[in-house]
Parts: sequence; C-alpha cells; structure tokens
Amino acid sequence: MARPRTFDEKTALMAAARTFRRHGFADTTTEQLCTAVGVGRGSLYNAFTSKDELFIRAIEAYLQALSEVEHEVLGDPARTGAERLQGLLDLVLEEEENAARDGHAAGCISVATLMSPDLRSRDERIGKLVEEDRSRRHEAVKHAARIGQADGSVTRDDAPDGIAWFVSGLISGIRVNAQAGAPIKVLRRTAATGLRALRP
Amino acid sequence: MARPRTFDEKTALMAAARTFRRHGFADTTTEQLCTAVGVGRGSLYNAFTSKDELFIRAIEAYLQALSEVEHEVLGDPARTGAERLQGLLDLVLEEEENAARDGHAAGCISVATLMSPDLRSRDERIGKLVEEDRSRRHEAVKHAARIGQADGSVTRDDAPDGIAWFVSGLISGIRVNAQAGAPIKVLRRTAATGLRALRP
DNA sequence: TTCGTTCTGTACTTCCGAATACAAAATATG
DNA sequence: CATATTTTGTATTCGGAAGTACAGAACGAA
Repeated sequence: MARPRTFDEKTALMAAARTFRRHGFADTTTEQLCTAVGVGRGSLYNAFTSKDELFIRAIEAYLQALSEVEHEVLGDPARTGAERLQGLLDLVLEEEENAARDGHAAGCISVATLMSPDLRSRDERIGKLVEEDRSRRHEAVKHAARIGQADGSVTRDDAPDGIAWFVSGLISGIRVNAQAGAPIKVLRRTAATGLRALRP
Repeated sequence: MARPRTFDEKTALMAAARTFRRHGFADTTTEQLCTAVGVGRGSLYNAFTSKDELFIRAIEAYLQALSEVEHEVLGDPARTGAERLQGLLDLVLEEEENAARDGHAAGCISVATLMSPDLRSRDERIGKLVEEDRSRRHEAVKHAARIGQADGSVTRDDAPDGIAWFVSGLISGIRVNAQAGAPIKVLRRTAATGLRALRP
C-alpha cells in the first residue's frame, strides 16, 4: 500500500546504540548516525522523530537485548549460585574481548549515562530506563546470590543485596579498566579476584 | 602596573573542574563556567584562551591535587600495605560522602574522560593527562601491594600488578555505584568486600 | 495504469553556544 | 595627575549541528 522501508528498524536501533555507546550522546552527530544506520537524514527523521527519541529507543533496545542474555545465565537452574555469577562476568569479558578485537573497548551505556547527569535530566525516560535496567539486574544478581548461599557456593559474609552491589561495581570497574587499556587477560584476573571475595 | 585580576587562578580552575566533573565537557556551557568561577566571559577567555584549554588546565589541577593526597596515604611508612590500600579506599568514600551531602555523586573526571573517546581525540593532551594520572596511581598502588605482600598483610594469590588493576577497578565501580544512587553505607560494604579479596 | 500512501534524499532554515571585538574600568608608576 | 597596561563586561559575529520542507521515488490496491 506504500513504499517499504529499506532498512530494518531493530537493526537500525542496534547500529545507533553502537554509535552512541562509543561516542556518547553529545558527541554523536546525526550525520554519524545516518552513516552508521546506512540511511539518509530524511529516513532517519521519518522513522525516529529526533535525536533524543532515537537515543531513547536505541538504549531501550540495547538494554533489553543485553538483559535477555543475562537473564538466561542468572536464572539457569543447572548452575550453582557461584556459577551464575561467574557466567555473568564471562558475558562481560566476552563482550570486551570482541570489542577489543575491533580495536576499541565495548563502552557501556549504563556507565556512560549514569555518569552524565545532564543526559538524564534531558528526558526523564532516559534516567528511568537506565535505572530500571540497573534495578532489574540488581534483583537478578541478588537472587543468584541467595541461591548461592543456599547451595553453599557463595559466602554468607555479605547479605545478598550487598553482593549484588559488589558484582555491579565489579562489572563497572572492569568496563572502565577496559577503556583504560587493560588487556583482556588483566580483566579476567580482576574478575577472578573479585569473585574470590564471594567464596564461602 | 596594570589592572589586577579579581579572582585567583587556582581557585578558578578548581571551580571549573567541579563543573566539568558534574556535567561533562560537552554538556557544560561557557556560561555555566562563568557563573561557577564567578567571572565574566571576557575575563574567562582572557585568562584561559578557550573552553578546551580551560578544560585541560582544570583537570590537570584537579588530578594533581588528588594525586598529592593519595600519594601521602599510599606512601605512608607508618602503615602496612593493606592499611595503605584501605586508606586509599577511605579517601574515595570520604569524597563520595561529602558529595552525597550536597545531593550529588562526586563524579570522576578519570572515569568520565576514559568513557568518552571523542573527548580524548579532541586534544591529545587530554588523553595523555588522564593516562599519566592513571599510570601514576597504578604504580603507587602496585608499590603498596608489594609492601603488603612483604609485611604479610596482603595476599600473594595475585601479582602486585594484578592487585593494582583490581583496586583501580574497585574504585571505579564504587564511583559508578555512587552515581547509580547507592547509599554511602553500601559503598563502604562494597569496598570492604573488595579488600577482603586481597587478604592473605 | 493510475492513484494514494509512505519512504528517501537534498537543500534549506534555525538555533544555540563558542569565540571575538571593543570600549570602559582599574591599577602601578613616573 | 597622566599614562601605559591589563582586566572586565557587553554586544556581536560565526560556525556547526539539529531539524524541516519538499520534490521525487517506490510500492500496493483498485
């Protein structure tokens, strides 16, 4: 009934997310987004209203995709609690390894967005999205920690909530270290050291 | 012999640094800088050439001030290695506590700058400054770790270099968690858990 | 084939913020 | 007190990036 799109929306959002992740919101021009998505200005604005709107939809898509993969690992009944936490760290390490192969660090919308108050105040949905993502992951890790304490694979020196915060921090730390140029091998050891603190 | 400045340069730089830390480079306008420093546009440009130049000098001043305080703790011969590392973490926690009292997280130029590749590519001095700061801290922590391994207060499960990366990551993680809204109490526990991994 | 509808690309407008120009002000020195 | 010199504040310019307008293109349906 009308002219069809020459691009897939989901693919476009993921491409946009990649660009935003690497350059940050303010330092990404709409032109960069056009080339990244492989589409003209007109199409971009036709499909996604504005840069702000595109950003919101892009991080939404990205965070959801990420969350699904993580959920699979953290909720895997075949693993002990400790193995689930280890699995989560492995996902992060794998992502950084892939990114490193392309010559850059993975970047992380959560960290970058959290670190920019102005970005959050730009549109309340942004802060909300990131906060929901964080909170969902927090609960998932907390649950895995409880499982681990029950099956004896995780220390009881900390409450599950404390463990969840620690794991989040550990992941953020690894991401920042990756940006600082730490080689994969070092990132792996950092993860191992961190997890060691959670052994019973 | 000429009209004197109405402001102190060092104070101005620290005020600018504070502003940049909270909003990030791209999201800080020169007007914000003027009000933060308490000076007109003309004066600002007269004293510091451009926004870029001001940014560079501001982070330079800030990182140096920070580094001096940290050096005192990490090099304190009265402390064991573990106590020095604990002291470093205490500095970070203290900074976050003060910031929290003002209703915001401390922010961290290192993390923010590392997380923004475009910012670094803007002027090579920026990346260099942050990298030098990181590297200096890295060496200082590594040294403290060695001391700790020698005096028996720090584990030998990891090499000093690995410990240094871990501690940097731990600090970054704490800063990110602070931005995410974690209360001081949680940050403290995260630090404690991390340091537990370094016990012999 | 023709029409209605949506997509695409380009040229244009608009706006915001960095940077500059310049006149007035403030001091030290002779 | 006069002059040289630097600072200060304001008005203005300038550039770049976001967003818009619009004409043409690509389909499906009648």
